[in-house]
Amino acid sequence: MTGQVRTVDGRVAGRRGQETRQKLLDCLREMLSTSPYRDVKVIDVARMAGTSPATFYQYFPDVEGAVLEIAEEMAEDSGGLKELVDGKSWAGKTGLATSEELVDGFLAFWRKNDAILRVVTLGAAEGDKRFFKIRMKVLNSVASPLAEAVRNTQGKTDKTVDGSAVAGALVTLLAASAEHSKAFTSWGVKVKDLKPSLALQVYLGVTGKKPPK
Amino acid sequence: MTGQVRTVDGRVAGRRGQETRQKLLDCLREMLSTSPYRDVKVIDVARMAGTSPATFYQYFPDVEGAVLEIAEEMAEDSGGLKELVDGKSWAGKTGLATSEELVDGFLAFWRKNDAILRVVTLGAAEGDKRFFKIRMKVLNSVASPLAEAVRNTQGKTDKTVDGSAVAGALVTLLAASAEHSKAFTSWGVKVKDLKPSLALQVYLGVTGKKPPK
DNA sequence: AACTTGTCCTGTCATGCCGTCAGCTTACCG
DNA sequence: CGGTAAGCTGACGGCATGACAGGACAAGTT
Repeated sequence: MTGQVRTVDGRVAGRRGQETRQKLLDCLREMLSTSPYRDVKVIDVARMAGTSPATFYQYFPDVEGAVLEIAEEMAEDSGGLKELVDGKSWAGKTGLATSEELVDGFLAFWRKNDAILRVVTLGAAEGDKRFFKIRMKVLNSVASPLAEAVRNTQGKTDKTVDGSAVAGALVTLLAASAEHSKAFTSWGVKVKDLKPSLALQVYLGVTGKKPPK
Repeated sequence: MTGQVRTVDGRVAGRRGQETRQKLLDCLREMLSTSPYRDVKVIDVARMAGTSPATFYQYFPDVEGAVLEIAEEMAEDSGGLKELVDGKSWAGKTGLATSEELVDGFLAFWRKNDAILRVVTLGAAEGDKRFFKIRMKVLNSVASPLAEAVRNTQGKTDKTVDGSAVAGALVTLLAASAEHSKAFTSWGVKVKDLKPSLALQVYLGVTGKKPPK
């Protein structure tokens, strides 16, 4: 699927080269989670990787290029989120459990990748198509099966409900909540209480009914 | 209320100085809406304002400092959002209208200030307390009265509903939807359809009931 | 072992932005 | 008209960027 890893000037990277490249990516990831995106400099990444800036530019056109690489890796990884929805039941108490697991899994994924997702979100908001596409891939891994679930659950009874719109809103809410969980804390809502609250929203959105007690 | 405007080295700015300062802020605002935050350089802002970089550093410690200034200005302006909720009725059809006006007003505010809000959102997500505070001020201008509305409407019938949590989730959803309206487009949801969908969510959240037909 | 080939890394350099300072110009006031 | 403070900029050291050529290295060939 993916072609050979290549340097900026067209050479094919060998074993050692790929190691260096990977080390640079790892260090960049680390930098992103410790300092503001705006302040991440090539020279710092190179220093941390024990190499020189020139080496960095052999493998990536610039910081943004390397970030895209990390982001694409993460987007691949997000495919696993599908399993949180696919083939799950939304009936009764099982449905509520499905909803809770979805919220849990999604928040965990976001927390695990929060640094890179922050940059992806910014890039998407700024109108960069490459970042936008990556963000959509992550969101769609949940939104697509969720829209399907909405259609299956409510589509027959209420034709006015747009599955895509509902699923989109829910996923948007989940992403924003994950990114800004601190805001909820400042509203006096503990992270522990946030999860069931979101799970309830998801259940309501998908089924259109109040959950069973 | 606000003390005199001062330069970085402590002088008080006079009429002419304030004009220059304002011009720099305006140009920075313009830059933010046309190029990625990461690429906004002091020298470009200065050039656009027809002045020199040294002048910029007379009025602001760095780009971030100037951005904070713009953001604070916008946060002041956000106080007007309160009127979208304060003293409004949530009963029956009037409630649905209130909800629609709220969504409309909020999205309009976000769209109007999208460039600066993008940066504020990033800063807040990165853990910068100053940006976080500004973001909370904007969100709270709607979230606070909305939480109050939830308590008034549902608090008596259902003690388990946490007004702050519901209002927080709704405002978070609105903010994220405004920031990423393009995502909805890509899900096949037109901006026109997005608004009523969000309005419905808000109505449901506040009243806990399905809207009247 | 000497040679060849292609990968990998870095020293170096021109360029450009950052952030500071001394010093010049302008405006205001008595 | 002289004093004072505001306002602005040229110039500079420092650092990041991005390109290149060339040296180090590994692996295979003769």
